[in-house]
Amino acid sequence: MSEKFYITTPIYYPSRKFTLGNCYTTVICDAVARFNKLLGKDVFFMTGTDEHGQKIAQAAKNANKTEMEYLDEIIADAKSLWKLLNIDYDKFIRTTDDYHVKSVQKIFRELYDKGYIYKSKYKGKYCVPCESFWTESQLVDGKCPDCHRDVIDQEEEAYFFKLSEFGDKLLKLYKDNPEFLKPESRVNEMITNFIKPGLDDLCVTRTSVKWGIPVDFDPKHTIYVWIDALTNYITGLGYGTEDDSLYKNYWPADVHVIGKEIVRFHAIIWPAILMALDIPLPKRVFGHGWLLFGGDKLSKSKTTGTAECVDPRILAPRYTADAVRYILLREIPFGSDGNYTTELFLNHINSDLANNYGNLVSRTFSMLKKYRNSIVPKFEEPVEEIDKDLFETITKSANDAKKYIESNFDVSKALASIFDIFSKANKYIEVTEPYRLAKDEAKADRLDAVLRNLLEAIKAGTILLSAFLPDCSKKVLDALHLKNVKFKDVLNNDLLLTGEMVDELGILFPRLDVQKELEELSKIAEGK
RNA sequence: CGCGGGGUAGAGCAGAUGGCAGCUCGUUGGGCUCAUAACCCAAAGGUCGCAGGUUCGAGUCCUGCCCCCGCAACCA
Repeated sequence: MSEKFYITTPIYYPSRKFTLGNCYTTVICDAVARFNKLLGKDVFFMTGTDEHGQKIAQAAKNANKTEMEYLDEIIADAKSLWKLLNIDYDKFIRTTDDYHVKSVQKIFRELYDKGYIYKSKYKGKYCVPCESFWTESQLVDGKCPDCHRDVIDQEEEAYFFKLSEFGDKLLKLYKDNPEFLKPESRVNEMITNFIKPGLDDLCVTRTSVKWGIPVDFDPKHTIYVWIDALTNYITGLGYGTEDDSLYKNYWPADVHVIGKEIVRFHAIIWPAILMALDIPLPKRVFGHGWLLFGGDKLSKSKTTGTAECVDPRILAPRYTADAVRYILLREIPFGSDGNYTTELFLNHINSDLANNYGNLVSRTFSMLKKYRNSIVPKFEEPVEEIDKDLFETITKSANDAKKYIESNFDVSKALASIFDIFSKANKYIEVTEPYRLAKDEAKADRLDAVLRNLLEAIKAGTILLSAFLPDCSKKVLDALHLKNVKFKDVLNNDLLLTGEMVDELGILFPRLDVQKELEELSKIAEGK
């Protein structure tokens, strides 16, 4: 029985087409999921969409479509985007799925029966013409943000969840499980901002919102975001349905990966709901930073909006999915925000993917072909200092990458560790000078050893890389005739078959003319 | 005094417990030739937001101030 690993993205709100920001969270999850598969775990990776609420109804209306017509289109686009980026999810949940709807009603009922949900009055700012409630913070100059007319104080009947009862339990949760919420600075934020001042009960239904799941025993009430959306993490596994085998197998989740803006919901409301249901809590919640766009630099070369320029649907086909994944995974430091610019993206493709990794593979394969007819030389235990040094780097990098992923989901540092192998291998060539060894028959054995060691470095780094950049790593592993490799194979130097020919391998990442590409992308952004 | 994060080389960032200011990219010079003008080596480049203070010695501790960015309870 292998160890289970259940990881989730948030369910995204499809009130518009997905952006590079959505891709960021999803790609992190995909890489962490793939890395855990590499470690031999039984992984379940779920993503999906939160499809109810006022904004969806409005967006559909604006597009002159029914809600489902509108949603199906966006979700089709989302799924093709995930395919484009090689997102290998096991389950895509939509909150409009009928099993979810039924489970949510069941969960609502259970909470009501247990006394955690009660009926009361919701007070808020109400815009009569728009038939919408707004929060104070949503108001623009004290007026309705949609139609800019005056709002009035209004009450409506609503159901409330007794969130106020869970303050102490949540404090205990954070105290007993320091790993529960990462980065830990968020824990203080939760405590000082929300729990210490005292939690209020949470309004979980609305009568003014129609596009949503009705309370089955009181259908004029629509179940509002919290109980509908957050529960996806268990309903997606079949909780509350006839077949809940996935739920039994995978829950509790090993980690919910989310953006920092929804930490509160996942660290306070969601655990409270689970406690009320008497269900185990997720092991970890990881609130990552944001991908920031922009700044002056981008707008200097472009006067128009930057939306098109950062559209993954354009970038991925043009520069490969791996390149897009790379910039997302590498550039945003753990726990804080990272800046994205197109220039940065292109520069990273050149310096890291083309020059460092791609060129290493290219020059190694080229020498192997030229000097040894592409035949893999035999492996010998390293004797020389420089050889030992290379293998030490490989071992350290592999262990570091594992450590970074497992302790903090730090994909950025994990990738950096992996690239240490490639840097070291490039230096190794410089020091051992295989092209010089090739000119001296007497040094044939040494040349064999050097080439084999380089192949080992490439093999090791590429196996690790396969969790992050699945396409290019597959090309390289295929050329080496390696299949179904696991983390433990990284340090196995008997995996490559001595005497076998490796396949030809083209250029993995062509070097880009950054200026030219920036201009081209500007044209694409400005043109329709 | 609402809470929190941040201001360190041209850019993006590291710098627990105070002790000669580092990394990546870019720039400049040199080397190599297996390779995608790639690779390797070296150099230049910083009043570490501002002003005080503690100390033999402070990005690193204390005080005050300035600037940027999130959150601020039913918006996802």
